[in-house]
Amino acid sequence: MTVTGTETTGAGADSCAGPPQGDRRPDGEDRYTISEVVALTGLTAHTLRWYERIGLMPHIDRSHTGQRRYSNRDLDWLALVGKLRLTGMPVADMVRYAELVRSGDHTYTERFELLERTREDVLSRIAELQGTLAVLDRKISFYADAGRALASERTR
Amino acid sequence: MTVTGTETTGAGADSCAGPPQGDRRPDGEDRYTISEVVALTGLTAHTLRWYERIGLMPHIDRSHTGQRRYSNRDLDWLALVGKLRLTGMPVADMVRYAELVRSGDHTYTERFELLERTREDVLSRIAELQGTLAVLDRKISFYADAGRALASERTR
DNA sequence: TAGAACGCTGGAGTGCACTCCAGGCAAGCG
DNA sequence: CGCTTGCCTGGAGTGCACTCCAGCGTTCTA
Repeated sequence: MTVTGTETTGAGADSCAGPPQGDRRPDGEDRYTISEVVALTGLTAHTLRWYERIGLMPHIDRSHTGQRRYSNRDLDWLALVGKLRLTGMPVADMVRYAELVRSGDHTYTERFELLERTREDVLSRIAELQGTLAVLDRKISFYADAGRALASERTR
Repeated sequence: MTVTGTETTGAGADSCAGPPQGDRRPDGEDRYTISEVVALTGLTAHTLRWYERIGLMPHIDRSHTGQRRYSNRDLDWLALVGKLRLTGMPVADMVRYAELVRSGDHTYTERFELLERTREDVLSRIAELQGTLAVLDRKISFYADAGRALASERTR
């Protein structure tokens, strides 16, 4: 089974969250400290450690003194998590997804379904927002008209 | 200053949140109990009372025994609040807007600006969601391909 | 080799947006 | 007349997603 370049099988099958952003180092030298990841992702160190505690991250590699060393793959995962967070997906659901990824290839179907559901959610959120936008535009043009009317009243 | 039919001046200038939804009664007989409003809006009675406490609602009319009686105008306002809530606008900002509405016509400019900012927020949320959608679609098609590959592997 | 800077942990605290509770009126019904 | 139903209040509680703290070890720089 050969599908794409980086996305083959196993735990690595879930790292394609978009173009590589920020100042990444090439694979092999990718052992970022927590503060580097903070700079790269915008998350706080607290949040990164918390994500790990709740099982939203795979187990992060450690230095010989026990400090976290994040890899490019970890950054990819964080980028995906960031995207999913934007959709409003609850953290618990992301943890569920993370568990599926950890469990191996036989969870592909379930992951697929979870992502499909999320996709539907996103579509309806977009529709909602566009409905709201229509309301806002209506009110905004009302206030714009009112402002013009007030102005012409003053110059009259 | 004459702008539109219902949207003229004063406290009533902020009730245009879309088509009239649900089983409204005509103006004049619009004295809904809290449970009717619950049915009409999907909010809980707790939330409705809480909205009032924090100043997100105008003062609601009461029956002779002190029970709330909501008007069509109140429902309009709730519909707008619902829309704004969908945008992710914090409740505190909605309270601010409600205060502006209560303060009278001289706050038109400020209301306009607030709505404009909200509009921009909504636009960027939509853009964010569309970015996320792209990522989801990429991953979904990956899993779809993987599923097909696994299937053909089994039948091979 | 001192001191600042960075990182670690478990657990407690925060802010938001509700959500619920206890105790008590008031109206309608058999 | 009692009972159920609906609504009232102030205040306490909940769930989520962080966010911070105390107390300690390690690493880097002067």
